[in-house]
Amino acid sequence: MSLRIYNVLTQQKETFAPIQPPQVNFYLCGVTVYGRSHIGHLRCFLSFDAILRYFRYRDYDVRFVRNFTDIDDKIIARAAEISAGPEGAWRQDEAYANYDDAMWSERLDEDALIRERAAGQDRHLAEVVADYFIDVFHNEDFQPFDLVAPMSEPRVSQYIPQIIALIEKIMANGFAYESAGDVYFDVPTYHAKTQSYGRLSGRDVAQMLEGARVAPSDKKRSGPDFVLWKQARPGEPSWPSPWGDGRPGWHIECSAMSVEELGQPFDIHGGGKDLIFPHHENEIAQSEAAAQMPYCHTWMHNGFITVDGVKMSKSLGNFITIAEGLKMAPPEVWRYIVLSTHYANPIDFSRTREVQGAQGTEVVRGSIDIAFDRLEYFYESLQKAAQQLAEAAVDGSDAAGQAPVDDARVDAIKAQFCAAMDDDFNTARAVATIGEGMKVLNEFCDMKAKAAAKLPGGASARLSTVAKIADILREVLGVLGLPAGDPTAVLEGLRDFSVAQRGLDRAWIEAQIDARLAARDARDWARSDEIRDALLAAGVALRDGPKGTAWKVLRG
RNA sequence: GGCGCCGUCGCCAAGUGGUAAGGCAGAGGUCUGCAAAACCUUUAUCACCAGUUCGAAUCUGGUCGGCGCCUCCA
Repeated sequence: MSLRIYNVLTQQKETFAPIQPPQVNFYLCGVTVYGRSHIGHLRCFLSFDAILRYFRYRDYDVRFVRNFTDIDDKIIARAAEISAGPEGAWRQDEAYANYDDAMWSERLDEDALIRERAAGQDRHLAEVVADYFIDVFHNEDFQPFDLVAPMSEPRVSQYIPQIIALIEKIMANGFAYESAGDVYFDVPTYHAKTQSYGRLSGRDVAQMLEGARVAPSDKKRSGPDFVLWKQARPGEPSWPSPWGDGRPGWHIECSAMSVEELGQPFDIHGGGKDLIFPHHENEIAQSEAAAQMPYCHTWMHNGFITVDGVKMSKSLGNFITIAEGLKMAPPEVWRYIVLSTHYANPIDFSRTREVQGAQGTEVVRGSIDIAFDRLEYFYESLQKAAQQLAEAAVDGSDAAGQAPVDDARVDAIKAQFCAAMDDDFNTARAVATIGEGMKVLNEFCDMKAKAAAKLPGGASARLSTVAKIADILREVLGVLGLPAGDPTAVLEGLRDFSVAQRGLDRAWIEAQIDARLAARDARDWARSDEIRDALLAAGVALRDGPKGTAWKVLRG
């Protein structure tokens, strides 16, 4: 089976062929560090995380680079706002129209922390802002998610010499011009020579030129031209260059960092759909104009998270930060939600849509509850298998050496998982495959002794089959980045989360269960049911098993 | 206005030419002192219209509805 990937550049699925197998050079656009990340960023990184893990699983040598954009207008703007302080006029800005008290409080606390950190440092406040949010990215927002670590995480501020060299090269090739301290990429000239501008985003340069109106005061020669180097304005961070003090334009940094880290051309470039134009289109133009060779073979773009069908954005105030998201659900639940949809499709959280028959319930919660249930199902199944295997080893009827039952469904698990992932990383199908596998696992776990005795190989073949299925399932879960270790630990984690969320007390729950067990021993069914109903009312469901009583917190 | 995407069972979501994966919810059953666990069975012709084809949810044209990018954006 070969791996097929939808390439945005060619608008079709292509069989993936690395430039230098088994190496896969992969560049993912990271974040601009001017604020907290939201679940849209999370979606992007979790989607690509599963993709990277699958490459590794297929024995590719993945060289993964994810950058930080730490020089940018928004960072500078944020620094200016922090300097102006809480009383500044910036608070009347339209962008903050949707801020409520909680958001303001959080925002101003953050500003205070940054101001504190900046004190005594002889650096531009914008640099401190960037540093601060890089720390938050690593140590808070994404720390709980167990993302595959990049080989490197280049920052624009550390690549100024390479950026300047790249711009010089583009100018030397005649595709950029200086204009009053700025340097612009010359789109019409470039396109006239290469016919390649607009290939990624499906844009037509002639039309762009027609529609463009270049104001006389504009430093640009034509509308589609974009800035490679911006002249410094007073009070902004800047670096010396052949064109005077200034800073890089928005797109050039990714061109410089990706090629510096991965070489040109490299295999795959990823990012959000909103980056296709102009960011990625311009990256291609710059890099190819400089090196006169292809920039990147395959372009992959993830879909958005939308709320009520509309893209989350700061200006609409409809975004959910990762910090908020983690109050709603633990990391593996978010990962499950992300994996349940193909990476290129949108994930919609509508607040108004009907959910499970209950009008007005938020789908955010509905999605979380379903993901919770499925994860519990997965890990309860694995836990059951692990317990059976552990007990068998203890009582000496170990199945070691016994061949697992030859069941086509068992072999199908991994094959179907790989087929799904091979088909443009279809994690939704891959997750469905895992669900099917869990079904087969449960079937063998719950098999009656009489039925097990009839298996080819006898009763001990049942256990060896359980072991085999569980191994396969843990393996494929790990490929998606879902927990592959001790299932009990996962379940405890999920339960602790729910207990805390419901404001319950573990000790009380356990005491109730003990009391009920005593009643059951006395065959006092009425008392037993009374306790069970009381727990149920509190949101705790019980499940009696041969080894005692298990409990779980109900969702919703 | 330009470019592009989407519309699949009550809800979520796969499926890009061969006759609709999976999950949730619903119904029935096995098991169980009871139990919302587990397992089994069961529930759609794919927004609409017209074409291409032996055959289309899948291709073409059109209609309606939703969205994205074109300014910063994962």
